[in-house]
Amino acid sequence: MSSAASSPAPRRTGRPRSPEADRAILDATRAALVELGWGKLTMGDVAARAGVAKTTLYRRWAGKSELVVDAVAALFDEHLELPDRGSLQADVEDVVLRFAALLERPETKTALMAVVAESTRDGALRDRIRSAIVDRQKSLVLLGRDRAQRRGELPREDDPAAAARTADLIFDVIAGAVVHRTLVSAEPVDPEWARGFAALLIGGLRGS
Amino acid sequence: MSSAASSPAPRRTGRPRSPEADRAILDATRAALVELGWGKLTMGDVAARAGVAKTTLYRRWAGKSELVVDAVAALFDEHLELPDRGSLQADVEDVVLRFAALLERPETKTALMAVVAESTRDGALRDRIRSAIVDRQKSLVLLGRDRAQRRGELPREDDPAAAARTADLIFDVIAGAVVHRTLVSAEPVDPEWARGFAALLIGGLRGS
Amino acid sequence: MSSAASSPAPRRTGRPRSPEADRAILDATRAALVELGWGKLTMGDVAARAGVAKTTLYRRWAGKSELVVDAVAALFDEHLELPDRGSLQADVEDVVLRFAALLERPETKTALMAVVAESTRDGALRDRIRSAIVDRQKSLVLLGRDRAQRRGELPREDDPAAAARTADLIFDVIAGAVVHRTLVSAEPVDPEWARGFAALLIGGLRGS
Amino acid sequence: MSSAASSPAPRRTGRPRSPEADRAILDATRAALVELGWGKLTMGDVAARAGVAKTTLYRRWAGKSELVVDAVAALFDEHLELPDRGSLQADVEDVVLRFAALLERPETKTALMAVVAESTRDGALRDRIRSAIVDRQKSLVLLGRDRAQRRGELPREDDPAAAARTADLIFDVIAGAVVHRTLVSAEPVDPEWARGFAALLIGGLRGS
DNA sequence: TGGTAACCGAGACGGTACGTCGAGTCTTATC
DNA sequence: GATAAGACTCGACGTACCGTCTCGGTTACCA
Repeated sequence: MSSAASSPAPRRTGRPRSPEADRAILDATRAALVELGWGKLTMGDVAARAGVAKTTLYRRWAGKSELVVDAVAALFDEHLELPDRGSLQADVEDVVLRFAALLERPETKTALMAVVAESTRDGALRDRIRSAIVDRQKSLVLLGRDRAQRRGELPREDDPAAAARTADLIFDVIAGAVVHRTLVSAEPVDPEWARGFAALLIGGLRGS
Repeated sequence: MSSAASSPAPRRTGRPRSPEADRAILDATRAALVELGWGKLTMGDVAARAGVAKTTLYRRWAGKSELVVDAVAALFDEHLELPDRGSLQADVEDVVLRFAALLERPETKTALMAVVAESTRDGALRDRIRSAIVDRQKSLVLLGRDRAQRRGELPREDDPAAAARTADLIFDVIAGAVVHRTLVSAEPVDPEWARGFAALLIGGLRGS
Repeated sequence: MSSAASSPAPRRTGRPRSPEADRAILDATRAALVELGWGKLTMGDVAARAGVAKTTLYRRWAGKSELVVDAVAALFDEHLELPDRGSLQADVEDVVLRFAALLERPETKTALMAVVAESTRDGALRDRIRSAIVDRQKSLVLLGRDRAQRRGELPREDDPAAAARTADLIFDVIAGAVVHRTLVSAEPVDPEWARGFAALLIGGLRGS
Repeated sequence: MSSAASSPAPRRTGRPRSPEADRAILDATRAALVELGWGKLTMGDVAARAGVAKTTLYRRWAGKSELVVDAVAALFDEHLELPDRGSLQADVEDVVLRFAALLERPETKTALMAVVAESTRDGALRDRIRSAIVDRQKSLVLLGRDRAQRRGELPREDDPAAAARTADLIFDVIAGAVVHRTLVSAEPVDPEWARGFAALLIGGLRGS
């Protein structure tokens, strides 16, 4: 998501910004993440890889965190969708495997926790992460819940506040479990694990 | 956890390392984490706060990550215990609130994700985190499971491999959900949320 | 002599180096030499005095020795000239007193021997000293000899190789005696000493 | 010359200092000078080469300069003598070549100018250099003068003050010229150069 | 013969400076 | 006004030595 996306005052005078530069910078950022990881990625190196001056880079992004969030967000844009697998169990397994596939990429593995860590001291960054990444994931969970309700696998919740609370809980459980398994326990999220996790979650949703 | 823990050959020649320095450094590290956060914490600043030369610090820890892991681990040592609350539901709520209380401290909030992010590129660091922090948390989860089995709230699993798999799953779910709620969603883990989460989890364990 | 002197390809792209920084650094170096002497002069201190970042300093000079040679050379540039005093004896006395006046300055006294000592292990540094300092002094000696030959006080030497050998010898004798008197014996080079030395030298030149 | 040479209160109690350590340290110092030069010689390295603790080294010498002066002085002790060559010209040539041979050794070449440079800011060091090195050289010059006077090659000077002034001048000229030729001009002092220099000097002494 | 005082090795200690690197800004000339 | 190039300030890095200190242990003299 380019930071200049919905600029309210679309500048008219002077040389326009090169859209190729935007693409080249984000590509270079992802490449640098793969090769170097978050810790050794530097703005100067990204600029050099993109064949762009540092000025050009700083004109678009305020710093490393913002740049990396946008670079990673593009991956989530591309890869997150949730085809209807026909059952809640299958849908949950699917979303878990999709989350995990993204988290196990070297670009995201090294970057996500780092920007989240930065965001504990930076509210603007937290908002950017939320709108660029987290909300996109969450919408998949909501979609899955709606489908399950339509199929009759889950009851409808009338109180919208309670419904939101439950959705938040489910999302934290799904996303949290996948992240923890992948990055902290450093174990693979394979179909077997996904099956066990989905069974646990759905059992809990039905039983409660 | 001192980096030189249980060295098999406790050197006896030369001036011994000052244990006061160890303590002062870890205290200073926690103080710096609170004031500055992970990103702005510097080795030089920690050394200055501890009234210690930088070399003294580097003689014991290879870098910021290792130092911070040990500094944070001390908190987990102190605060992680699990009194018997009489029921599985109460025990789960308790462990969730205890994890959350630790994660909501400013020292840990800013530090944990950062070192986990670093550890994605550094196996030794990952091992250190696991043995200093993660395993300590996990033992609480195992303790709770054993109690529940003794109470008859949970069935005993005969196959040890399956038992271990289930324990890992439960641990990733609990720890992951708390971490995600606290650091990504940035919402408080209050008794109400803990109740809802525990109900979901226990329902899943019974139903599956 | 600026380190970038007469660069054959004067780069034209990018921000040009600040000539004010050059001046400020050399001034600061001389001031630091006076206050601290060679031994306690540090690159960081010079940079701070000059109001310049350390990197700016290292971009221009490879180290303390190179910097100090250039800083001292500027003094030799300014102060070395040799007006015609009318006789060989007067010219020799004059050049001796001029050398001595430079060597007795606190900047040069502490610096010259130190860089010469360094140069025993560093050919590039030796060349830099030679071209920036020694050759400038030598030209004065050559000038005095030519004048004396024109006046008829000294015979002309036809063999150019022999002439060069003699000039080298005379230069080593003059410069060496002044340096040794000033820095090793630590005695002042006053007009009386200069008179005695000039008489000895000229007697030797005539007699041989 | 050990720094503890003529201690007025020769301590009687306690373990005496190891004389082997003294020797090993001075040998190690000279070896380090040859290999590393003054600039890269470190106290720790000398101690390690000598197989001695740093404490042992600092118990005997206050610092690098003092240590190196003593280490180099030992060479001057060993090698400076002046056999009677039968004529003033031959004696001067001989002393010049002897000085030069010492100065061209790698130990002294790198060390002498450096300690002289240090001594410009340190009177105690200057005195140590003078008594350990310079006076030893000077005595050779005085010896040569006395012989020449006994042979009738030079007139006797009745005024002792004037005699001292002349001796000082000659010494600065001889030592200075050799040092300058060797270390600044970086040209060899060979027999031919010595002959030319001696002729110049003696001519001056006779003519004046 | 047993103290004791100064020695010795090893190596940790508080410091200071090093030379490098990266961040983010600024200044050129060019497009 | 955007751009490439590169110099700029600033601050932290991790290392190397400095000279001091604190250990356990040794070695000569003196009581």
